[in-house]
Amino acid sequence: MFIKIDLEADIPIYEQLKQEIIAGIAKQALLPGEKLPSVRGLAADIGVNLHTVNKAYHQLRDEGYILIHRQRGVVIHPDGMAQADEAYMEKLKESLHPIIAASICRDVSSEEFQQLCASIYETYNPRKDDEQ
Amino acid sequence: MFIKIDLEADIPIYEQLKQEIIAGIAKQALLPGEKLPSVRGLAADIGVNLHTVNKAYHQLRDEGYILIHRQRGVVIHPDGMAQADEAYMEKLKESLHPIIAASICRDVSSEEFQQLCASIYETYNPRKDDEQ
Amino acid sequence: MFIKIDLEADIPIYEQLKQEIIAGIAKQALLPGEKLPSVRGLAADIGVNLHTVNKAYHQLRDEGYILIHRQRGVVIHPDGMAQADEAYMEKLKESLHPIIAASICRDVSSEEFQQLCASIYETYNPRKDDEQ
Amino acid sequence: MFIKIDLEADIPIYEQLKQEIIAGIAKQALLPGEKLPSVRGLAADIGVNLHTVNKAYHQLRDEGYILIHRQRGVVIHPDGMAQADEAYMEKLKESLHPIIAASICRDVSSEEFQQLCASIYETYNPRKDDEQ
DNA sequence: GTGGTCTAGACCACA
DNA sequence: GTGGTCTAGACCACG
Repeated sequence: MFIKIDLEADIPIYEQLKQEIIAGIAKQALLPGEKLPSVRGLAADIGVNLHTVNKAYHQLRDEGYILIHRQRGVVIHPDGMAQADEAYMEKLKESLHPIIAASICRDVSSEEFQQLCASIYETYNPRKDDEQ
Repeated sequence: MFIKIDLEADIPIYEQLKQEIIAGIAKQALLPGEKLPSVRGLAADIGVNLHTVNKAYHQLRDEGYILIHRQRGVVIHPDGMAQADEAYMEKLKESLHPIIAASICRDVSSEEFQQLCASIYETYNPRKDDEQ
Repeated sequence: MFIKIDLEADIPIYEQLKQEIIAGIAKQALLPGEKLPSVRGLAADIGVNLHTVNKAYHQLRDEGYILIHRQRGVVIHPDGMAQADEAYMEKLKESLHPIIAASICRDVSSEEFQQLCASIYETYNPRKDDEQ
Repeated sequence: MFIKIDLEADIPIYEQLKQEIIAGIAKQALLPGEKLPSVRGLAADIGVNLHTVNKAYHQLRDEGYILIHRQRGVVIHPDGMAQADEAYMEKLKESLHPIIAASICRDVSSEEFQQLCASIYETYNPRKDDEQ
């Protein structure tokens, strides 16, 4: 696993964990059905309390990213995520609004902004041959 | 002022306040040099604690959006904002990363995402000369 | 508050807490908008850890029973609950199935069962004049 | 046997097993005296641990649903179940209470609830002589 | 060995 | 003073 946590950041550890795992899924480093480390294992790995990992896992489960399986432990949701529904798009919009407003205040043009987004999208493109 | 606060949201009130003011600046409803309500006045208006408004104003000042004069009160920064520097772009990127990763997991394409951004940009376009 | 917890029961404390509060709402002992005790207050009251109360409150929030309000603390959801949707009815059915199957094995007739349900429904009828 | 286990559900597997067998008895797909698969056989069939099947069988025995003979293996209790006694009715009531309270909060009327129960009862009615 | 629950006690952000 | 986060350590249910 490639999980890196910044214990000093002002973003909660469990939130960072969630983001790292979501990023892993987005760039297909974590594939549907793949097993994630156990709560205790991951907690020990990154040096945090097991409750912190537990909270991240549970929220990921509630949001549909993973399954907590009785036998196989914690796995990436085998069916992939549900597609974006209206509720999600609304939430997305809500979260982009303040970011875009601040960018406008700093004279970031719509084109610059979109180009930035495009370049970030590229980051997650798994381009099957870029490892090795 | 058109400030609407959602006391039930899980975003801190001072943060919502900041976002509302930044949004006002972005859509040029608040122009450089324009006077903002006093801490006390605004706090009374929207029914929140003095400290909360104070915190929002001070952070806005620290980020260059407003000036706090002992006598003239609080005004939108008369020179406009500094343009986006590298540090800002970096921060922007950081904040977009998790949003985009989650969107990819839900099959939102780069094009859809950019179109959403464009439509939000439109929201802030004041071309209608609707104030004054 | 009329919350009674059985620390010996094999049903988790946080679950009992949830049920007690839901029962309170059902019998209108807790009205929309009404304030619930603080996490720490309630925990001290019933002699459990604050995390246990916290978990109950959060799940109740996620299920729409309560709001965790920045200023007013924890309150019963002021708009009342959403009505039962299809998903809820499905879940209801799922939970009744094993109960009814076991009852059939013990020769409890459909009529007896329904009468039992009716009598439980009565229990929650707030019959506005039965207190005082 | 028609036993279906959902390994991703949050109900323990042994509990699901019990429910499936009880449901089978209720709809008379399993008749008094009928032989059930051996612990090993069933465990292999549905791909779970021996202990899990064992636990389910032993609890079913303790509750009077089945008999476990050292030689003849596991059979549905040949005399049928004991009828519901007061203790059972009390337990039944206990288990219905939280379900009904939650339903009231969602505006499910007593009539709707009873109708749902009736329709579930129908599900278990074997009147179609479909076995044998 | 896995996750689920609970406790005790701490620090911080928010209002 | 409120809830939010985190830690450390414990016991239990499950498989």
